[in-house]
Amino acid sequence: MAKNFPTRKDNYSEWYNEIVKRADLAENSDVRGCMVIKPYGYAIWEKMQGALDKMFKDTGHENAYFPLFIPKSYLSKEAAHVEGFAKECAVVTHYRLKNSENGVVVDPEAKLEEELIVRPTSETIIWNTYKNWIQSYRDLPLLINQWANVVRWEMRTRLFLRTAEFLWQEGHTAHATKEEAIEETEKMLGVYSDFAENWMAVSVLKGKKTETERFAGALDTYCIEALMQDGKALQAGTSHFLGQNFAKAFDVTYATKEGKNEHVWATSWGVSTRLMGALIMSHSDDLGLVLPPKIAPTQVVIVPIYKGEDQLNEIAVKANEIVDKLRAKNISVKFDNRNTHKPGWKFAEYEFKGVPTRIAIGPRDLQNNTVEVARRDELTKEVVSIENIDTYIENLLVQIQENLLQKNKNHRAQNTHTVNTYEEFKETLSSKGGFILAHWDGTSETEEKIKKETKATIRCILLDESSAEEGMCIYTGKPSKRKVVFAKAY
RNA sequence: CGGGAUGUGGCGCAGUCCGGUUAGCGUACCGCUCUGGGGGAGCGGGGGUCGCAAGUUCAAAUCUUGUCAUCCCGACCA
Repeated sequence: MAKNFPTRKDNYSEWYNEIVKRADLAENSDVRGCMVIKPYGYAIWEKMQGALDKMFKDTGHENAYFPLFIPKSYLSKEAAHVEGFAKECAVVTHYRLKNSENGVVVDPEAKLEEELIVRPTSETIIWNTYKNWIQSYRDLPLLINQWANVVRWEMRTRLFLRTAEFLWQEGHTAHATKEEAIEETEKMLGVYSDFAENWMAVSVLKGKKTETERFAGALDTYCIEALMQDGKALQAGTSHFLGQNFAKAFDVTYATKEGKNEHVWATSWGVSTRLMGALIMSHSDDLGLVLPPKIAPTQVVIVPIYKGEDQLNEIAVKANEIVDKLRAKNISVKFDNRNTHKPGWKFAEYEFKGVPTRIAIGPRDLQNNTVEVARRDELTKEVVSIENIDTYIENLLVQIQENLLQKNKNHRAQNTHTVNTYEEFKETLSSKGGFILAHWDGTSETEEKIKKETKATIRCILLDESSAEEGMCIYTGKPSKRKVVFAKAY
């Protein structure tokens, strides 16, 4: 057991906070609700960005960058949109400071004619721009993504899961037809789902949001939902079919082949640094972070065990040979030859940080031409010959990646329950948690009542047709065409 | 915005009720020696406007008043 480290069972949220801090991922800043992402945490985010960015480009998207500030009047052009975000906007009212007896103060002379909103999302500024970019069907589809920070003035924040400022990507596309826009929305949901499974080793549900959970301004919001180890759901990504709402609000039209003017169809989709939270809570254990190899900044760490400088030098020769062999196979490896920390300290440290594999080399290994290989996911150790260490590690990393995904799938399967009555629903929710499949009559009123009484929300209506079957709503007894997924959520 | 709590070396805390030596402990930090296959040990060392302001007093971390900040629980949320 790790020193002074809370367990998941004893205090799940404290366990999460401690992992974030002690694995050096992020810390709270002096700015309320805002975090500092530390180098190790940022390196993981960069791995995610790299994989996602490639997937976006492979599906025909290009990156661009739009302003941080949005004129206040833009936000109010789409009614549902402004209503959704109005309560959590940071507003810039002045553009200058001046000195006074009490230090620097806002210069009242420097008031902005029109206030600027710090973007909570960029639909409005982007659609205002697209208006000028789109004239003809020849300009469509327009497939743009931007990597940016956004600000949503949250009351209660938690590192990575909910912060006032966060990093994300937002894709914004314009299409000639409704069908094409819906196809894009679904395609990008697929990209997110693939990324979650194949890179993060997190198995997700794909579904649609109910009307109440829908993005402000969207006709349909699609989502991927992951299940955390405490049985709570986490929305890990969203993809919206925006219909013609923004095209109409910003008057974005195109000339068809026939010469008619029509409004374009829109989508937007995003994932954020919240993925870091999903990653942490999916795989980590009571010894700290556990990272899937494909997302780990360092996949292998080599720790020397030695007495005196001579022995370290001898070990370093072997270690550097291994480093070269692994790098040749594109495996990221770090040889930690610092003399300022003991081997045992290093073992614990890299375990905290979730490095997937560790190689230890000591005097015994030098004699036998072996190394000790430890894997983080299963906490097992094995002595292996140094000869084919590169292929051994290469295979091991693949195994670890697969093992983590399999464990995550098992966890989700074991914590997904089907219920037929409201009593059963409440009982399952309080005793087991997890995803709960149940019939629902399709009304916001029922959804709201269940939420008030149990704190569980409808996470999504599954795209997968297996949940489509006639039944009765667990709350009202009214007819239902399909089961939906309920859970308590982050 | 409602309810509860807390501000004391970098971090975590004790001391406050009942005012009185040089403000203490753990950890982290610096140095030296021994160590080194799972968070090592000994010795030595540095670091504090006790959140801020005013007041009571011979004397305030401790009492009074004000003020600021943060955290937790509710309503809202990627």
